[in-house]
Amino acid sequence: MSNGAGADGRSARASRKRASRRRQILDAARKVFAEKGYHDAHVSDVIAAAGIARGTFYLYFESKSAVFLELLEELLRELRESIIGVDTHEGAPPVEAQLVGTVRRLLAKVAANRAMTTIIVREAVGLDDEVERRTREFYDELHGYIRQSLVNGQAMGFVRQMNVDVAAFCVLGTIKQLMEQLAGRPEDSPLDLDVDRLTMEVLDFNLRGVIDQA
Amino acid sequence: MSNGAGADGRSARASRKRASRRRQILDAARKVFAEKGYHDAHVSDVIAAAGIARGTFYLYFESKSAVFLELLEELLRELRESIIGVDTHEGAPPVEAQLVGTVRRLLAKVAANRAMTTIIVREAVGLDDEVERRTREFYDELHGYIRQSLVNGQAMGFVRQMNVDVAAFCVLGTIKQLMEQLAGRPEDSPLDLDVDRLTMEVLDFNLRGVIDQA
Amino acid sequence: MSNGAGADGRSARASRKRASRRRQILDAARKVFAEKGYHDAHVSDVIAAAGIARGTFYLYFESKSAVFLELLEELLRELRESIIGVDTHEGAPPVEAQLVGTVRRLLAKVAANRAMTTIIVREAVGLDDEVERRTREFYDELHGYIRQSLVNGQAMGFVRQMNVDVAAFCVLGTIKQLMEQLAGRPEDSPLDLDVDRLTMEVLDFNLRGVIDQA
Amino acid sequence: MSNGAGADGRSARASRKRASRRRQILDAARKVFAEKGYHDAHVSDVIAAAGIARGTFYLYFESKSAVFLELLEELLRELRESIIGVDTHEGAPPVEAQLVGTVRRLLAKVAANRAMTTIIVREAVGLDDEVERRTREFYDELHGYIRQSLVNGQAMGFVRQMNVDVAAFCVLGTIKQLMEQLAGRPEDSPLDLDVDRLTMEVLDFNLRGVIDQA
DNA sequence: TATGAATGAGGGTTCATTCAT
DNA sequence: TATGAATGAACCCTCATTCAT
Repeated sequence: MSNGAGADGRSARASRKRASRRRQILDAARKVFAEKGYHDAHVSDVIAAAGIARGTFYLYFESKSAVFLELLEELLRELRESIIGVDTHEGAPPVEAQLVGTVRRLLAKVAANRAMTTIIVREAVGLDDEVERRTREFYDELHGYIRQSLVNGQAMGFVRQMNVDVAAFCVLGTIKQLMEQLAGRPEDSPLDLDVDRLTMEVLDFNLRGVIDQA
Repeated sequence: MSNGAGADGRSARASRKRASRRRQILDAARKVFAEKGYHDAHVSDVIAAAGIARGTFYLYFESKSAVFLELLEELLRELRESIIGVDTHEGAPPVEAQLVGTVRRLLAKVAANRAMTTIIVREAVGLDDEVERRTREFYDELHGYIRQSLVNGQAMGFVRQMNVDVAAFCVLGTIKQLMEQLAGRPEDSPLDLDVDRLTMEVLDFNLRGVIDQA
Repeated sequence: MSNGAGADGRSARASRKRASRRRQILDAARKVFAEKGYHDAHVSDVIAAAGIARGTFYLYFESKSAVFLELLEELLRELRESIIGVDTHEGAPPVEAQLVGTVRRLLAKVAANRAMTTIIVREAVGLDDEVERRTREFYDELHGYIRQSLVNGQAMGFVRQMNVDVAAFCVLGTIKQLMEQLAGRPEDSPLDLDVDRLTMEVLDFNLRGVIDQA
Repeated sequence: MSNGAGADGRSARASRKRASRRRQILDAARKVFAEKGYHDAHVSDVIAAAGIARGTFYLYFESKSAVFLELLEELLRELRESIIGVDTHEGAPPVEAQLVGTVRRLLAKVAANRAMTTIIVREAVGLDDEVERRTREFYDELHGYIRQSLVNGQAMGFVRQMNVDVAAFCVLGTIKQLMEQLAGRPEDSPLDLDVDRLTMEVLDFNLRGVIDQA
């Protein structure tokens, strides 16, 4: 019993400890990556920030790019959660309100995760191949989501005739650009708006160029 | 005189040779940078691609980042040339036609310079400080140009009331995104349009969200 | 407590190991520098002599010139310790005996540190700026010490009238020359004397040209 | 005739031209070596100073160290000419006057060739092996000359009993040190004497420690 | 003879990763 | 698990020398 229970207790405790150690490293790494960018962030910086020894780092992560990949996936998971497909069933909230919600959630997440966003928005290439793949994947999804929304809109008569691929890229572009502005240091940007205001503006911009103008 | 002419001839020839060597290295470097990205592109790769010796490289360029900077400036110069402010004098071509011209020229330049564009669009951060500065400068100019066009449009009654800063970033975002699509390898993109078609679509997208809708 | 003691013990041991590694590298470097001179001594030679990896060297020293600077300072510290100002208080040992002591200590240190002495005596220029500065400083001090001794001697009536600056340089010259002879490989020098004998001879040479000859 | 005379004339003229080209390079090299020291003086500096092309340099000298060697030999030749053995025949000038002459000539040559002297006095080691050998040779000769003078002096009853090897090194040391002071930039030295004055002082210093004091 | 573009061996240094304790 | 000393491949750049013109 002491054996079994002890082992379980120990392993549960150990597992909790292990998880918190990982977090500690991930948080330190995020700070460092945000401040220096991927290439100028060295493992030395991360372990210094985390207050751990060099070897400990490799006990929890396979490599420098592995930590980065994990941070990236965390961010992408958060961003994905923000994106909710438009519900066109009867009784669902108005389409525009749903879009407002998605854009607002997305921009809010970005504003709350400036550090990492900076990197994926502006340094997504030239890193690890895997990192690049995942980032591309996310944007592809986002493009797909937008495109499908447009197609649905067309079916419902809201959206005018157009090349939906191009239009979807345009929408994607506006969102990425605002993500970049939000992620960058506020003092460097002429933009001085809260997320709500920004959401309205970008939606307005996109919709009035997209909906069928009677 | 024959002396002078001979000297001139020789130095002119030498100067031509020197210039063509520079070009050879620049072209090789562009290929390498495009293929591997800035950080994974090594001087060794460039000299291998150019078929020259290591020392020769440094005879023409001060450093790896110096070649890159030169390629960047070449590209930015080309792109800047595409951008022509709207002429609102009487007798000038219609505003929309002028915008079409600028966008078409810009996208055409991008299509003709895929390799480098990829890098400035997606890898603009974390490189050399100088490189980053120049790139940022260019986008700032572009944003300024767009913003001013919107303000002018408002004065002329074409453009609706809006936050012009946000709108300018949105327009910038659409252009950057299409630049990225054009720069990337065609087989990776769902986009299958020529520059003319693309120009019409992006302008349509942007204008109908920007002009005052009576 | 056992924890604290253990930690102390471990860090004390680690600290000792670290110190001994530094010594190992310093000793290897000294050998290499002595054999090849500063410019022909490469980091590769040092690590080969020390039996360590390339990176290990940079774990302990910032650069090639940093190791050299440390070796230089070690030597200069030793040499400085040899130099003790003459005590002219009543009851102090005879002046000549005190001078004998200083010269003997100095030459003994040189004889014990041939390798590095060779370098500072004969290669003091054209190395690192800092190295040059330190060496010059030391000789300036030595010159100042000698000069002051002469001035004191004049005040006490031992030393004849003369240009003390020139005389101090002459004394300095004799000492440097004998340092060079001692430092060089014995088989290359016609000098076959022990330090004691040399001390007597050089003092004799200098004094009889310096003291007031009634 | 035109052939023979022309060839002679041409070769004489060519030979003169060649010699003057060599001089031009040697003079430029001397300046550069003096200013930067051997290791920091690059062939690029020399050709820039001489106003010639890179290849031309190698048309006249085998290598960088070859120019240096030639400059060194020029200097040593000049210095050697200053050294005239003491004539002890009846009717010869007084011994002391002859020594005065040699020391004065030597120091005057040094003062006139500061640039190169600096290098051979302070950078004689760690250069080319050949350079080191020649320098050592010169000093050996000088030591031999001094030693022999002392032996002669002993035979004539002027010089006291002593270890002539050590004494000769001491004398050599005083001369080298004053050479160094003279060669260095005047503003860096506390010495403010002309060559004549310096000659008297150093001779005084050396003689009164060397001659038999009754 | 004169040129200067081209060469390439070799230098010092960095940093992600491993491993003995 | 935690440590941090050790590793070594790989990078950028220099510069004496060669060689085609």
